[in-house]
Amino acid sequence: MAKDTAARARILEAADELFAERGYDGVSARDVARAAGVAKAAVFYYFDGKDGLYAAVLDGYYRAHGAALEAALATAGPLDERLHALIDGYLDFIAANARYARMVQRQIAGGGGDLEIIGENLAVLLGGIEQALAEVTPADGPTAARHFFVTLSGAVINYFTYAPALAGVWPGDPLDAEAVSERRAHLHWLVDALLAHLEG
Amino acid sequence: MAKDTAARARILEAADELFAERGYDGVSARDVARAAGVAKAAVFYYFDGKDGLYAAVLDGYYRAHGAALEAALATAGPLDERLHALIDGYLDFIAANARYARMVQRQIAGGGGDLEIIGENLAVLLGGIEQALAEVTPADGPTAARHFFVTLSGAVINYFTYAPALAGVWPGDPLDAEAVSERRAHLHWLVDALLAHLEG
DNA sequence: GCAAACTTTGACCGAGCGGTCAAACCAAAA
DNA sequence: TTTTGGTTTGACCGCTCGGTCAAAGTTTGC
Repeated sequence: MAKDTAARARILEAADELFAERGYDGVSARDVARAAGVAKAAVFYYFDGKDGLYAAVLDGYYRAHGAALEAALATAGPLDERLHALIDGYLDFIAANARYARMVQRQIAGGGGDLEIIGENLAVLLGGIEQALAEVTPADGPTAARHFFVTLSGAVINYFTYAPALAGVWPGDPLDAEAVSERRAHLHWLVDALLAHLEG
Repeated sequence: MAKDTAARARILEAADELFAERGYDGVSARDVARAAGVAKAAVFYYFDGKDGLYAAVLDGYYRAHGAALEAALATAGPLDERLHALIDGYLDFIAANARYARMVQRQIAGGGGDLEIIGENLAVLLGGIEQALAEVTPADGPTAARHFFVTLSGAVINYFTYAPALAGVWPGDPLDAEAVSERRAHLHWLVDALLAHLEG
């Protein structure tokens, strides 16, 4: 069972692209095999069925996301800079992995069984924000850190998931570098506004 | 073609519940027929195939959402109150139509063709916020109204779509009345923080 | 050079899918 | 009573799905 042939990698890459584009149900094992240039049976040889293949793709993203987050959390400095770094880490990761936002959002909205792995992932992010905000927010109530977590992560990821639907009303392409940079500025402004109001 | 028999309504209700729970691909015409207590052919007699049925369910929600939004936009008074009313309208609507958040989020993340109807819907919401914020935000840049639209609507809807995944780390059920009320307070606090920073 | 282990394949399977259709059903008009 | 028009149904069609399997091809160790 030497599972690291080039074929396996090609299958995984093809599955990544197709699943991100059309979703779990929109892709058949035949589609993946065709895109990867192998026979359909090879998909089942290297992965534990279509489910296993999908899980492998998701796992790759969650791993990468976790690493990006860890790097962002390692930042030192004053609170606002640490929060900016956290936001930037998330934003850059999603911008660099355009498929990720759609995949994870679909996964969350889908509610399909695999909620635990998502829960773990969210828990890490939440832990990061809670740790960063501990000095300025109460443990409970409307300004508890967990509310800021939902608000801020939504502010980051929704920009990317809404982008295709916003194409008509947004000036220019919401996903080009300039627009993303403007979004980053908005998020930094947002963090500053929240911190100011927390202290005031 | 008297299309308003009770059978039609039962089919639509069953489809609503099933689609919200399992998504478009997770539901077959047979499932809907069984749940509605009719023969499968009746589904095709009353609706234009599975696509038409799904579109009819979505359309009902978008109509209801539009009405709720219009009511909220009719509020008069100072800016902060109008924004609170806008937030409350969205929040109450989603809380009262628990299935809606998941459906629309799935629809947006799915990217399946029907982006136009979503785009229209978002455009109305965006118009509402732009109109409300026109006096305090510039036409462009990181504090343009459209950025607040993405941020605020994400802050509202993501709370509900994340809820199932957050069950483990959230104290209590994020969807019970008390928790939703706390979320409402957070959103009002958020609006106040943004307005304060915009003026400061 | 040969055999053992790994890899790749095309043919095949049962099941479920969306959709169609002609026939049966049933109320009300004639 | 008969006819008529909307309603409801079960049987059926072609197709694609996820998954399996034995055989053929290919590498590797001796």
